[in-house]
Formats: sequence, structure tokens, C-alpha cells
Amino acid sequence: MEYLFITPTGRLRDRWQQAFPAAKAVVSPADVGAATSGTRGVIWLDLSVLDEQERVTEIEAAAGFGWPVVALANTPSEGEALQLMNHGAVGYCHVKAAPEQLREVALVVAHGGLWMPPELMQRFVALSLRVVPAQPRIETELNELTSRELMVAEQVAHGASNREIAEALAITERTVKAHLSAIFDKLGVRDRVHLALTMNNLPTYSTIN
Amino acid sequence: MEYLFITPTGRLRDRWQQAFPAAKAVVSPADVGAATSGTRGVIWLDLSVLDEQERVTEIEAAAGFGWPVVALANTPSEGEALQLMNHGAVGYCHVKAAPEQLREVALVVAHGGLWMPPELMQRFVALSLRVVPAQPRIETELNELTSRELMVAEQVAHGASNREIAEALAITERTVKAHLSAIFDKLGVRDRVHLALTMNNLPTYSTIN
DNA sequence: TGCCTAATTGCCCTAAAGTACCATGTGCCG
DNA sequence: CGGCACATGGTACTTTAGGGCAATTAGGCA
Repeated sequence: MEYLFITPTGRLRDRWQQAFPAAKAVVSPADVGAATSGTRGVIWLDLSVLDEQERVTEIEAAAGFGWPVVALANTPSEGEALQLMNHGAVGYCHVKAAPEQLREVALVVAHGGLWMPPELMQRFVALSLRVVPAQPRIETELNELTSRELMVAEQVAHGASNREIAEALAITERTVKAHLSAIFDKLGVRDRVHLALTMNNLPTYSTIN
Repeated sequence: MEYLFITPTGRLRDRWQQAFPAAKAVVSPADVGAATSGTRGVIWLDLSVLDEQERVTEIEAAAGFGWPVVALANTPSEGEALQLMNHGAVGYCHVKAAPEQLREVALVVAHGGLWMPPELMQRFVALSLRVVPAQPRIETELNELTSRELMVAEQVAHGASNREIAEALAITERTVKAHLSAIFDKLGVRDRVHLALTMNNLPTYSTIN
């Protein structure tokens, strides 16, 4: 197993060396081919000095080599993680991660896994849930809604006002309110904001506290 | 490292035995405590005969034990995978996966990784990105908010009422309203529901129409 | 020091949202 | 047929939200 770090300085950080004594460093994805000899390995990409555009290009170039690519971020963020993973990264951690941590990550990605900080992982999964047809825990409660109530709830999920909903369903604002009261009761939410968040599988103030 | 399979039959499948000769089997998450002795291990949950409700409950129960939990599905589906992962699973594969594959999965999840079939993994990442497109849109506009305004906006993103925000920030409801007005103006949203959705990178009624 | 921004709040007012109580009409089921 | 769930609203009331106008305070800066 080879460990190749792509970093603008062209020098290995101490922690990288500690994690993988045989690690090598190159300055660009273009040098990967020349620096590797085996068939299995992990590529680490230091994002420190790259702008958003470059990150994507470099990740793609590195991923094109066929080895799992781990992005090393200065200030890990959800958006960046997702973006990089979408362009081929299978790992995402802090540049200053401890050697033991790096070895864990290497082990995971080398065996086909995905690695990122636990808190990011959680957000990641929660986010995905929002765009997938087959839905979660709310679904059970959603079944308790009548067809009409469901229509109203879906409109609120997109931020519609009572008036807009009334127009869309060709009923009175009063009726919309009636449906809403029933919805709040059945789903156990207190107002339209919580309903909107809940419908989108997002945590609410109440959930957190 | 221990390997514990939770399966309704209470019997290990041949492939499981092959993958982990020392594996054990129990019929319910409740038996996990009694069947384990070490501090590190992986729990495998056979979803074969469980309905949607049970899957979630069992996954949560199993995850509560502290060991990584891998869901074994009869007919893997994107929605199911996400749902289970959202409830604590960190792995998802076919019940009939080959022994070598099971060992790969075990290795990955035991080291803090996430594992699912490659094609699912890809969809997974792509889906997430749809929700967080690199967050250019909001992120940029969010920078226009003052620190105080940002605090208020974040509270609204979780469904807090003006009163709750006022209490949290130790200011008056009137002031919260003042900040909100500024926020609505800067971010171009019309009310708190849209703000909540926008803060969570979700499309709104206005966006759609 | 004087100007500017940000934060804070009061008073007042309008509009939305949400609730309570009640009534009508329709379709389905035992 | 009588009961029941659901959809629809009327009247009326309370609570939130949101905004117009104005004033105060604190910190930064030319």
C-alpha cells in the first residue's frame, strides 16, 4: 500500500510521515503517475492553498488515477466536503489530523469505505434523506393525515402562506386554518415553521432542546 | 473484535460464519449485551423479515450499544439505506454478500467509516449535493448579515419564535423583530418560514413558482 | 470631535396566524 | 338507516409577526 500526498509545498508534514513512514509527496496531480509504483494506494490532497475552482480540478485529476482520494481541509465545512466527494473524494479530514487518525482513514478508504468527521457524517446522511423519495420517521405520522391535510402540509413545506394555499386548493383561508390545526395536532408540531422544517426532515428548536 | 449478528432465526448463515469464524448470533437487539464480552465489535442486523417500523427501532436499539451497526438488506434500496443510516447504521449491504465483502465492510465500519455498495455511495453523494450545491447562494448573502443578525437567523432556521430568540439573546422581542426586518431585506426573503427554508438550503414556494 | 454603523428599544398599528365553538353537506360502512 | 370521518366554512377572539417612526448608546474612524 502506497501513500502519496499532493501538497503545494512538495514536502511531507511531520504527522504524515509519522502516520506512513513510506509516504511520498508531490506538488501536483500530474506527478502522481511518476511517483507511484504499486497497484494499491491512497492519495491525499492538501487543499490548504487552493481556491474553490482548483480544489475541484485537482480532486478530479487525482481521482482519475484510480486510487481512493482523501481531501485534507484547513477548515472543514459541510459544503466543501460534499462538493469534493461529489468530484471523487472518498475521504475528508483535517490537514492537522493526528497520525493514528490518518491511518484509520487510510484503512477505511482503502477498503471501499467513506470517511469524514463523525459530525459531518451525521449531517451528510440527514441531508441526503431530504432528497430521497422513500422517506423517514415523519412518513409514519404523515400517513395519519387525510389527503386534503397532506396537500396543505406540502404547501407549507415550501413556505406558502394560508392565502396562497387557499387559492391553490380553491378553498377558504378559514378552511386552510382548520386543516392546519388538524395537522399541527397530528404531527405534534406547534406552528407552520416547525411543520415546514419537519416536512423537510430537519431538526427543530424543540427537537434540539 | 467481535462480530454479532442479530437475525430472527437466531442462526448464523454459512457466509457469515465463513467471514467471521468466531461470530455469534442473537435474535434481538436486547440480547446484545449478554452475548458480548469485549469492548470492540461490529453488530450486523438482518432486516429480512422486519417491516419498516421494526427496522428503525431495531437499528436504533442496536446502535445504542455503541458498536458500529451494519444493516443487511434483502433488496437494497437507496431510500432504505439512507433511512437506516439516519437512524444509526454506518454500513449497508446485501444479506447474501460474500464473506470477503463482509470482512471489508467490517474493517471499514470498525474504523469509523461508512460503507455501502459503490453505486449507492455515488448516488448518495450526488443527492446530497443537490441539497448543498457548494452553498454559494446563501453563503454569500449570509456574509452580508451582521453577527447579531446571523444569530437571529440561525435561531429562526431551527424554528424558534421571536420570544424564544429574545430570551436566548437576552434582548427584547422588539429588537428581534428589528433584526429580522434587516435579515429579510438583505436575504430577500419575505417571512420567517422562507428564511428557515433558505437557511437550510431548501427551495421555497417563490423559488419554485 | 463629529460622523457612521450596529445594536437596542419604545409606542403604535396592521396583518397574519392560530384557536374555540359550532354548523352543514357528503360519502361510506355496519 | 344511523353513525362517523372528512371537508368545508361562519363568527369571534387571542396571539404572533412584521413594520413605521423615533430615540439612545457604544465603538470605530477620519
